[in-house]
Amino acid sequence: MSPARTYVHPDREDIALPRVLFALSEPLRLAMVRKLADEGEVDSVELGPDLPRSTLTHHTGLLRESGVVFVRAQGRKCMISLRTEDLAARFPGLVETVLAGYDADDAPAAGEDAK
Amino acid sequence: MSPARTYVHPDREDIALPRVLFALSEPLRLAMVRKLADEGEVDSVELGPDLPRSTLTHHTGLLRESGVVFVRAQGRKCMISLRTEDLAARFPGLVETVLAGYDADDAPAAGEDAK
DNA sequence: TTGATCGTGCGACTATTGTCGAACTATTAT
DNA sequence: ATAATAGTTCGACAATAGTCGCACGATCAA
Repeated sequence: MSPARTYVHPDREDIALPRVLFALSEPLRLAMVRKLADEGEVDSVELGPDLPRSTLTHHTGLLRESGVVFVRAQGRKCMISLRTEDLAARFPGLVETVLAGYDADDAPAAGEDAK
Repeated sequence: MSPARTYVHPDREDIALPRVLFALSEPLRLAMVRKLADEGEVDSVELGPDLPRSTLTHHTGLLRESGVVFVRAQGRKCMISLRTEDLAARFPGLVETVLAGYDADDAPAAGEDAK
């Protein structure tokens, strides 16, 4: 058999806060993480159906290298999942808090000035 | 009298999550926010005593424009404070969670492999 | 008023980032 | 084997970010 595609991931202890925050500071990537938190492991293409493949690879690679997601090859596709446990161990509550803020960001806070 | 220095700050509702995360993703700025959380309002120079002034202005300006800090002129100095209430209203727990992770990041978790 | 001090704005430079097409490799189906 | 498909890598490009010297305006002390 041929060497299947492999992916390098940082160890849990090596996940660094600034890099994680940077990864989450990009609207596209933040939306990806939102989807991953909602749906668990998904096919990479679901994270950006309209994006050029090379752009998608770029963002998933950045999320992987910063320790936010885990990537595994599945046939010719690749599956992406949040490193929920590692992130919770290292920065408890961070992802939850950020995603809560993400919702607040474009959810007009029902009954405030909602249209 | 002359027009005292004024600073533009985004309204609370206009504070955007990605910008906040980006502001916090820079180690220097993260350290600044850490100090602000600990000490309240401080003289800007305390946030980076060794930095060139123009570099310091750059970072405080970015923190201000992203809605993380409030800046006011005090004589010829300028005082910086965290916009704690605004941030808590918009992204509850975010700053606390991030700073908790910041501590975990360079505090070797006493008794682990601490030298 | 004069001079010292502090922050700001500008400009230059370098490094990083995001976007994307094109060529390449791996995997699957026929 | 051959063709089709999915992801990766590379290179180019524009945009953005970080650093810092320098000149300028504001502020305060004498």
